[in-house]
Amino acid sequence: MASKLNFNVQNLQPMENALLITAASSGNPSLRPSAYELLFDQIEEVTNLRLCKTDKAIFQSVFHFKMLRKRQYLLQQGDICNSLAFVVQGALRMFSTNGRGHEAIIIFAVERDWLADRESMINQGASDYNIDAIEDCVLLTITYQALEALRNSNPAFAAFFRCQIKAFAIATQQRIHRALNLTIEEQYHDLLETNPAFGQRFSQNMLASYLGVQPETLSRIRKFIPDKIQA
Amino acid sequence: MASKLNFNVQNLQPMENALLITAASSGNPSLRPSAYELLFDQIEEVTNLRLCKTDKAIFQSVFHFKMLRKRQYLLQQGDICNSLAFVVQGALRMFSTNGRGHEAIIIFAVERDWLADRESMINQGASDYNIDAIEDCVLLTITYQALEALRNSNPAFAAFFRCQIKAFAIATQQRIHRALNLTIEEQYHDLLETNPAFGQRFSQNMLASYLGVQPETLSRIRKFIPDKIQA
DNA sequence: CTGAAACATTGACCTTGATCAATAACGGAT
DNA sequence: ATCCGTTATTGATCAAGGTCAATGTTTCAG
Repeated sequence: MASKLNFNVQNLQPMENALLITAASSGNPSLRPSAYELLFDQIEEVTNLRLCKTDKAIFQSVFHFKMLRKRQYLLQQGDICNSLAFVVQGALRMFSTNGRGHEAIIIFAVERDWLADRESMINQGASDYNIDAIEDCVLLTITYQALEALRNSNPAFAAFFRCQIKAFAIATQQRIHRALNLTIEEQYHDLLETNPAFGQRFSQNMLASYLGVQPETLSRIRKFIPDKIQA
Repeated sequence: MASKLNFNVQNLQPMENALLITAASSGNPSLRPSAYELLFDQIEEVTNLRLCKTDKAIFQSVFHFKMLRKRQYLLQQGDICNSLAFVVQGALRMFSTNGRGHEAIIIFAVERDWLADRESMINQGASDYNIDAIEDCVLLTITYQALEALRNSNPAFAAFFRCQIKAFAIATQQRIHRALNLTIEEQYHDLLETNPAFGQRFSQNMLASYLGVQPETLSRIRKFIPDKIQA
């Protein structure tokens, strides 16, 4: 959701169909090339460098192609998060639960976003969060060890990953800012304005959980609002 | 406040006295050596490397010694944040205001913490935040340009700054987690348990602003709570 | 020492969102 | 088509926190 780059969803429609059939298999080999291309595109776009064949081969060897079914977990509370995921297709959520059974979505991730519990990954400690697939997903994942190795050996990737964590830090700080300063109503509008697709793509329950309110409350907010954005 | 390293406050008491006398001057030269020593200590501790004389000289040339009086601004909303500050002595807050005059503290910074609006710094855009001194402060500041140059030329500093932004990202994510999942009461306890000194050091108004509630509400919460921590 | 400003507490009342419950509406799976 | 689980809406009631106001308390500059 932090992605500021355009992504042509049309290109991936055939992929999505294939996905529905083979999601649980080890992956349709025909999907792999376009998945990696999406990754290369983003790296080249962000770093303004051209990746040579050798670089691409290295990336292909360290990024693991992975498919996830809707509702499948990528990370469960208590696990140590040992890989970072690049979303090629689909949507995921990272959420936490308090002792009282309440779930709160920390972040959504869609195409071209990166997702991990960096806290668990960096500290190599048990995660407080869960990550699961909201839709069937195609991911490219890299382990923390491989990431660090790649960072040390490949300047382009080092620069890329630095941008990455900067973007994460900024997005996270903005989330705090909104949560502390805006009303739920303002946050709801902000979310839909920043991510117009979210209104169609995610259920009101999901959006409510992201905003930190009950679904009933969001429903009431929607009722009394000039329907500029709503479909 | 994210610092997990022990810091011997006693070492700085004479410094603080000096500070009160010379805060507005260009700085008492006698304070400078110990200020830089604190920075070197932290870098060596985090990176597990010994800094050579040359390295230290470089750091001394790029880190600017700066004193701030209580209530003095380091950054105002609308400014572009172009430097990162290391807190040698004192305490600061970064806060935002919504349109309705409400102030919310995003983060406190005390001795050995680093502070900046990284969003504004990285994007070179107007900041949504204010930073000011809660107490008289001694800081070492570095410009973004110098920081990037130092990162590229000095591997120790590159590693150090990577740890730095990781710590920031983790702290920020934890703040979201707490805000979404804990009651105000739980957040209050968590804050004081994690930072026992904050209860004495910051006013209830400040703590309320950090927790996102009115001072009256915090006062009431304190009343009905087993006074384990309170002084 | 003293007065002003900031800080803290307490009470009364109001607004917001949570909770509990009922009812549609929808979407996949058989 | 139909059944079942999920999702969305609406109402009634409740609790948490905000707002406004009054009153102490602390701090600190003069």
